[in-house]
Amino acid sequence: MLAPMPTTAENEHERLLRDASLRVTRPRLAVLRAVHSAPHADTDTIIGTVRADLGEVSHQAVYDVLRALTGAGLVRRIQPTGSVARYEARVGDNHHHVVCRSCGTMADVDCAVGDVPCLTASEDHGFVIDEAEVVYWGLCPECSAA
Amino acid sequence: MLAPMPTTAENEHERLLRDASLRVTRPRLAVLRAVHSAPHADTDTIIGTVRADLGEVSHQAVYDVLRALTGAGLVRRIQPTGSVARYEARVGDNHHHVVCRSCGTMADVDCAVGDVPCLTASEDHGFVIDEAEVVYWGLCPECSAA
DNA sequence: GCCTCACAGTTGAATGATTCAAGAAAACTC
DNA sequence: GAGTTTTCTTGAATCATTCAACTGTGAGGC
Repeated sequence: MLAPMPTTAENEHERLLRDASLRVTRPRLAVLRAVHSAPHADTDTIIGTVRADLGEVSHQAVYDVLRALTGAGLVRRIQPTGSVARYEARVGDNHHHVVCRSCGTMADVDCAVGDVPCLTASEDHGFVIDEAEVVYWGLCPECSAA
Repeated sequence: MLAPMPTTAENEHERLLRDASLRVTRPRLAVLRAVHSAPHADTDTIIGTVRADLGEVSHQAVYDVLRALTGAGLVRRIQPTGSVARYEARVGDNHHHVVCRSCGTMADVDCAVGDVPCLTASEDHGFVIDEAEVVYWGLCPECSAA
């Protein structure tokens, strides 16, 4: 019996893993799918999605995979104050986030300055800066209406 | 026997508390002193400082005080990804932080844009934004030398 | 100055995200 | 296909933070 033909996205995910020198495993592919399909999901949600997809998978495996993918730069970890860790697959474009103070909803915001910059602090105290992370805080449309 | 003459800072702290409708207590004054004297200290460090100052004080009291002071806007809570909560007394001037990826050291950075702005996201998705939090990530002088 | 009582602090246990550790299973290499 | 290394499973531990119930005290009114 032939294996089902992988989808284009599946091949793409597999390639991403191989390019990062990471072994291609079912849990890793499932986590990539989950993060791509639901940006800004927290670990618990991702665990749920992966289990709906593959059946039982240990939470430890998901934690390990997320750490490996984050280390390889395939996903980005976000953790606004007061929130648990969340992950997104949109990487490398220096975008930022708006977070609702009331319900925690997040949305992407392109960098107002451009794709690379934001790196110029007014006084860097001798630090070698490689990233500027911006979080806009406020209320989402629903919460500000209420 | 006369009570020792309070210092100017002490009077100032007392006034801050009263203005915020918070009762003036020894733990609260000690926490204010601690946060003023060591900016960016984490809760555990603050507990240590407060105890060195007053003798035994419950950690719960310090947590409660920090929450009350944060709620009143007398201190600001900072929590960069991967760090425990830290507190600082410099509030209301919209300044930002540089954090060392290696040792976690933090330094203040004045807002490059000015005192108020930073609030203009390129596309706000309908969010009502009231704060822009910027964290610059990099290496401090010591760690980048090594 | 003393009373009162709501607000603060103490004590001790619970929570929950994340991590550690040791053994079993699966991927890649040859 | 066998060997080696990485990854996954299982189960327990960590640790910052919070909850809850009781006791103590600051601040306004008598």
